[in-house]
Amino acid sequence: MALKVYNTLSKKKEELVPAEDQQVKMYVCGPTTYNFIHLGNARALVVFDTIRRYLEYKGYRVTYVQNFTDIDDKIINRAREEGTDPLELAERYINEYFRDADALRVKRADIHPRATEHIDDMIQMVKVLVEKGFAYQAGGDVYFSVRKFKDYGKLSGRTPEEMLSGARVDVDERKQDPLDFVLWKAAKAGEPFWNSPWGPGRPGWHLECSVMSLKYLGEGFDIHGGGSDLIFPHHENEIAQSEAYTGTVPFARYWIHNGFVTVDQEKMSKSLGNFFIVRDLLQEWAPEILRYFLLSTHYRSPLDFSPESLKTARKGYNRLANTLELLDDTIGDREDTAVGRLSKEAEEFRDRIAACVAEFEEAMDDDFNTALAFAALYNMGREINSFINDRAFVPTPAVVHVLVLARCYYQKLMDVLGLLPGEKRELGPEYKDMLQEIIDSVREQVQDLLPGELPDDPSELLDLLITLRSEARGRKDYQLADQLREALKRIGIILEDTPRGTRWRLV
RNA sequence: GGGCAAGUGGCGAAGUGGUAACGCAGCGGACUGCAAAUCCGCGAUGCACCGGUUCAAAUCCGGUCUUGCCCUCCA
Repeated sequence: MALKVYNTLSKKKEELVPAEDQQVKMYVCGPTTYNFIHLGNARALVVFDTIRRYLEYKGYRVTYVQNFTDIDDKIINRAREEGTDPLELAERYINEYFRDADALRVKRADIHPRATEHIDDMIQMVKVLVEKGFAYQAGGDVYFSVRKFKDYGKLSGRTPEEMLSGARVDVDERKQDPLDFVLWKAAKAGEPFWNSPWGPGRPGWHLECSVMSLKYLGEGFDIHGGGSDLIFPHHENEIAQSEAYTGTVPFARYWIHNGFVTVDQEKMSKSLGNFFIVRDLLQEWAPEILRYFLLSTHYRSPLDFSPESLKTARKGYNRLANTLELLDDTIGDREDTAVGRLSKEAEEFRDRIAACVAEFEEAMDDDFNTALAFAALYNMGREINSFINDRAFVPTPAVVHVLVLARCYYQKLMDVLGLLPGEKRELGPEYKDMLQEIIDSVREQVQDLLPGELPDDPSELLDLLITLRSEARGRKDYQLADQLREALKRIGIILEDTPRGTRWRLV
């Protein structure tokens, strides 16, 4: 099945054909590290992480590079406010970045290059651009001459004339043309600097991505990604300076851009101040839920954030995760191999599972349509739930074998979206006292059923409670049974009675 | 002013030529002592509006309205 991706460069969906067979090289613009990431930043991370996961699922070997902009005006300003060293500040927020990204199950890139570690390479590129006549020095600055690059505007779909008509470009007398952008910036007093042929200074923002992507992925690499606010000027400028430098067209073959997270239909951004910090959201919401939310809409569409939307996401996600639990509860540790004949029902079930997998892949093949992929997962979950909960269900070895296969598929697909539940939450020791209290509260009614001494282990305590309640239900003492269920619910343990016994789970 | 998207049931969201996935909420039913979970069924006669093309349009074309984004640091 052919994988199609929307290429900003051509404004069309195109079949993804990597330069090298079975190998995809991708570069994604990473954060400027001057504070914590917000949900908008997280969207880009999760979207491109999911793209990467799906490519790997399809059997591609993916080389994934994501940079850190660890020197720039915002970092310098922030450091000045805090009275700290800019490079230390950047280092600190790189670490904070990893805490959030790891929590969100964003796989680490193969290479996380930093701008400050590639200053020499950047100086080298500027030198060549000056030699080739694409750049000029003005004081201690060096600018790229946009008019010299005839393809300028091909990514953003605008001509230099159109850009000028908006007249919001800053006028700087050192520039020969208002559209020119800075490659090398002279240092002002007190700013961090590196020595260069043009005097002490630091690189312009666009330069690092060109240098580092070319260095680690080579000319004409496959995918370059980022948020759509990077199309202009960042990526446009990257293309200009890179293609001018190497003479190779294209600099990158597929350009992929994600849409924004909005709040009340307005773009979430640091400058507007309407942003939600990932670190804060993780206090209240499981990372899977944030991921589910971020992937519930196609990556190019706007995604409106509200606490209510996360509640909906949680419900939807719980349903998907519940199927996984049902599978685990049903299969347990059994690893039955295919022995015995399958019933017609089981055969049909197996075929329908396969159809759902195909449905999922078809969705993802169509420009990573995660919203449609979710539909496939829900259909698959429904098949599994129905099959197991059917009255006629009998877990023969052959049937369990089919379920093991179904679980394998289901887990794989959930994992592509990064939605596999984290470590199943265990009953920690903190539950011991609470569980013992519940037992004590009904001690009189169940005295003869209790062992001489209560166990210390919380799960043994819970098992005991469930046994006591089953006993009560057997006696039709529903008042006691409900009392126990309510008490457990208050400490966050949900009981569910099924034909095959009582299940419990943590809220 | 220029460039680019989008407008689908109560809400979210797929669908780009053959008559509307999926999720949340709601209603009815099954199961259950009850609950939860799960399953089944119901719900847009219509896809911003007006024209047009076509045997056939949410889907193509033209126009109108509305919203958002980019043109400035920004995922």
